[in-house]
Amino acid sequence: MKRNNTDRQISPTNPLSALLGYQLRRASVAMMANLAADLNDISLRPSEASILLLVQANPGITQSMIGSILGINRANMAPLTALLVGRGLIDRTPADGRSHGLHLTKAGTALAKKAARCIETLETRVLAKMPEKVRSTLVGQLRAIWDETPD
Amino acid sequence: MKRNNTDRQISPTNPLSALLGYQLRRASVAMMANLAADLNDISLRPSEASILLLVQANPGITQSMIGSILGINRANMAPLTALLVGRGLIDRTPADGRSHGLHLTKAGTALAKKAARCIETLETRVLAKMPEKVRSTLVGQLRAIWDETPD
DNA sequence: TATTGTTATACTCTATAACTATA
DNA sequence: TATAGTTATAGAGTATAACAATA
Repeated sequence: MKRNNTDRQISPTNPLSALLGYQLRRASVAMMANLAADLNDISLRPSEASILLLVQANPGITQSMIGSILGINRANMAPLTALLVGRGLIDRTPADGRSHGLHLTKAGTALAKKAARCIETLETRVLAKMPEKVRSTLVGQLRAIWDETPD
Repeated sequence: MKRNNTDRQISPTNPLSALLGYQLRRASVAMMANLAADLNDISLRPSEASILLLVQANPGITQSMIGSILGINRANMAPLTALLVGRGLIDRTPADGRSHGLHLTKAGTALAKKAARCIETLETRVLAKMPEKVRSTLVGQLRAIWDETPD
């Protein structure tokens, strides 16, 4: 098909930019990239930091329970947990013979505190970009998108 | 360390649930999973559908430009574009010897229309979960998180 | 029978480096 | 020198299936 050069785009338009799904994804990716970079300084990935914070808030919790809360499946929790145990950040105490209760070690507690500080700093920085009124309702609106039973 | 069973969690708490970054990620993942399932019926993945819509809105746009708009790098655009060309959804017309202008074929136009309908249906369904006032401002607030220069 | 944890495996997405052809 | 496109490759993240041990 013959084309002239009148359709060469100088300033392209993005038809996706008005879409909630698109903006959610871009915002999420951007924030995760920032978080990953910050957590990298303490040798943690976002998923590892999440697990530490969850164990800290729920001493004795099992791998499966963590997975079901965070949306990480059982098979993928195994190597993640093993790594954190291997680094001396969490330990396992037998619970019922087939499962273990997880607890933070002293080193794990210290690192969880640093991770929490990373996360809070980022949260504050991003939330500062929006007006107070939005700040207080945004998190709840996002939760409504994926979870009908808020906790 | 000796443990009793008083720390066995019956109803675990999630310390991440108040975090913007966490809720953004969960909402984004959930919405993308829904979109992927819907688009699967017309044999498109979200990235492929995005490219079709971008080419439709910007006839003659190049791969590199699409990549820079969508945040997909050059190397990964190559096989994506090749696949869509191979399926007869877009065609390339020489632009300047090293780049090609992309255009939707007739089949591509038809499929882009179906994809747009998938996306709009999902958007409507999700937006229905929130009050009118939030609906009108949410997208702009999300854009502010990752992009300082809205278009 | 169902659940917990594990291993193996595969698929997608993403990132970098190196190369060519052209500007 | 810089840019557009390509190829190869490596690293995450995620998904399923199958198995052992235990409930």
